[in-house]
Amino acid sequence: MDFIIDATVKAVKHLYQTTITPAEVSLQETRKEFEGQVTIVTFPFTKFSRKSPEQTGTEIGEYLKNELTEVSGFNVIKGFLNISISNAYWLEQLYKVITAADFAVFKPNGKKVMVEYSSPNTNKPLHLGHVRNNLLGYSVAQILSAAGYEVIKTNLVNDRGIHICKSMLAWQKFGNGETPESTGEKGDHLVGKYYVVFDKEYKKQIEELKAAGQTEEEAKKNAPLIKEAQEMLLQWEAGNDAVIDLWQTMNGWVYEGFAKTYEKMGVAFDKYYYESNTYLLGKDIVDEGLAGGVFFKKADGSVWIDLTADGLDEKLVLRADGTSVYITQDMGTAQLKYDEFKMDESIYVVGNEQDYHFKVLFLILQKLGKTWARGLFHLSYGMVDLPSGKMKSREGTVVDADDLIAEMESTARKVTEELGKINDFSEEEKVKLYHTIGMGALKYFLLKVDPKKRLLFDPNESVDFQGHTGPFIQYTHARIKSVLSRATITNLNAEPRELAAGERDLIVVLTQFPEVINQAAIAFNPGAVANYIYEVAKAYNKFYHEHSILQAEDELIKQFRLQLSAASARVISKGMNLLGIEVPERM
RNA sequence: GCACUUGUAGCUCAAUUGGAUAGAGCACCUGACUACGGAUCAGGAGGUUAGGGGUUCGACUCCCUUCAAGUGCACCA
Repeated sequence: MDFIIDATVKAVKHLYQTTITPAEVSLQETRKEFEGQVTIVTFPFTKFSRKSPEQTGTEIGEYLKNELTEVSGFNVIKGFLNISISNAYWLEQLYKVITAADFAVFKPNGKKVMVEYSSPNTNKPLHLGHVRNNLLGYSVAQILSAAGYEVIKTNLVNDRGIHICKSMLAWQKFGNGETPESTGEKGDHLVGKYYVVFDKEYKKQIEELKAAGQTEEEAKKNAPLIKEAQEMLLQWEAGNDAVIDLWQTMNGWVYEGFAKTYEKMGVAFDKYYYESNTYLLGKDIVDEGLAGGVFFKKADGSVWIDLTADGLDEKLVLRADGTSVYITQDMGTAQLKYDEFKMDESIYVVGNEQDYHFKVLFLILQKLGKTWARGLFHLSYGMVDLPSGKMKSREGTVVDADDLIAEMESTARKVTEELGKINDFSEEEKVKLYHTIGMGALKYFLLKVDPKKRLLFDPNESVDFQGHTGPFIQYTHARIKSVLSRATITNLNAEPRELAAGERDLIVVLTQFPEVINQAAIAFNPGAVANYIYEVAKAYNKFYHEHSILQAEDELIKQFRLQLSAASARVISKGMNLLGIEVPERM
């Protein structure tokens, strides 16, 4: 629609002798209740025209109608100039743009972006919160890739630390040699079980010590289990063979389990980082900061940065004993990633409880003069809440990722069997379809919401399959495919004389796809894509009900509608792909 | 206490980044071609955009303030 904007700039110059920039022309979609497809807001021009908004709009409308063959008419309501674009223009859009092989395919923009997501701890299985993280990260990577970026998907695995030692210790003491093979339990779940066992036994000891007269605080410090776990961590750091062996075995179990869950979720990574390899990094950056005067040393030898001038606090970056803290490690990892990939941008998909941490991290790196720090971005997303409040692993109120996926599949099976449309499918095909539909429902449900908002998930109320949902969109796609399978497209440029409103509106929606991808990429927001595809599906279903395709009035119209249908199916399929959702041919 | 985020229909979410009478879905009510797939479509009802002030032609959107919810404020990660 740039040509409308350019012409409007000319109109203002011609009519009111004022030069404005294209950015000053506010163009929007015309609201459904009015005639036209695009609307120019003319209030701002009344300054130069010195006329009423209505008069200004009429004058510009007249100018556009005379100058542009594409403009077939206009109407003015208050400061809104609604412009009708000719059918010929929309048909041209359909045949020259939308059906072209390169529609919504962006040329490589020469920029490299890293998306870090998932980043699990290896002491427990993935839950609903991780699911949101994984789906967001994967979708954002897909969208950036579609927008022309070269994307590197990374996973920084938190595979070390006291929490890992807790699972290890509990297994050692209470595990009786259980393995995934011996129990048939998924490795991550088995290890998670012992993390819970640790917590239970630890609490028992605390109670005993309290009964013996210690305060809560003392008891927490003195309980034999926690001391053993701390000792185990020291041994791990010292490279004790037995501890390292156990650590590798148990982490191996967890990785096997994670791999299955990742596969079911349909996410993948180009590069894994492990904290066991990166936790010592960052010390040279501390030296660098000290030399440059960005950091300072306190009397006890600890190293700090003063961020009070930026409205933040003083922040410790190295302990007095010379060991790293969390942020030291993150500084080092950021440097490592940049050295390895030289990316222009780097997105961290991490929950909003770490907002402050990332604010500080990015600020420190900027103060250190790292030019690449400007490209760092924390994609912060809201917590997933249950109706009962926050998920708490200790209280058993977490929604487990594997359970959730299984439930979605079984709901999909139930709904599909009731409708009985795919009774000729083999069992294998059915299982695949149930997975596609179940995940479609779940992914769409989680991704349509603005990432920064918290999300409410009610496990008792199964995710809907009707209305504004993934399956609705998948159904629309399957239905189009069904129609297409009953006819052949023979005429690639069938131009009907008339264009019904429903047909034109569908074309208008389809033309917006590239811009939607662009906006979603800028905002790192899959929700924009999700809501858009829903608009496409709705517009298609409306068109479908209003017009017969296979029994069209004549062959020319039939060919046109087939083309329009095929184009809609492609946009739906590509758009859903950006969300990591598959669309079936039949369902 | 301080900082950040959020607050829109009974519920779950939108609103082209300052534009028109704030839109969808679910739930509720009323209808639809003996079918190209009814997991659909058309319609009805449902709102003081948490409250109050301000900025301007115009505010869900920006500023101030009050309230509510969440998160953070470790020499944990």
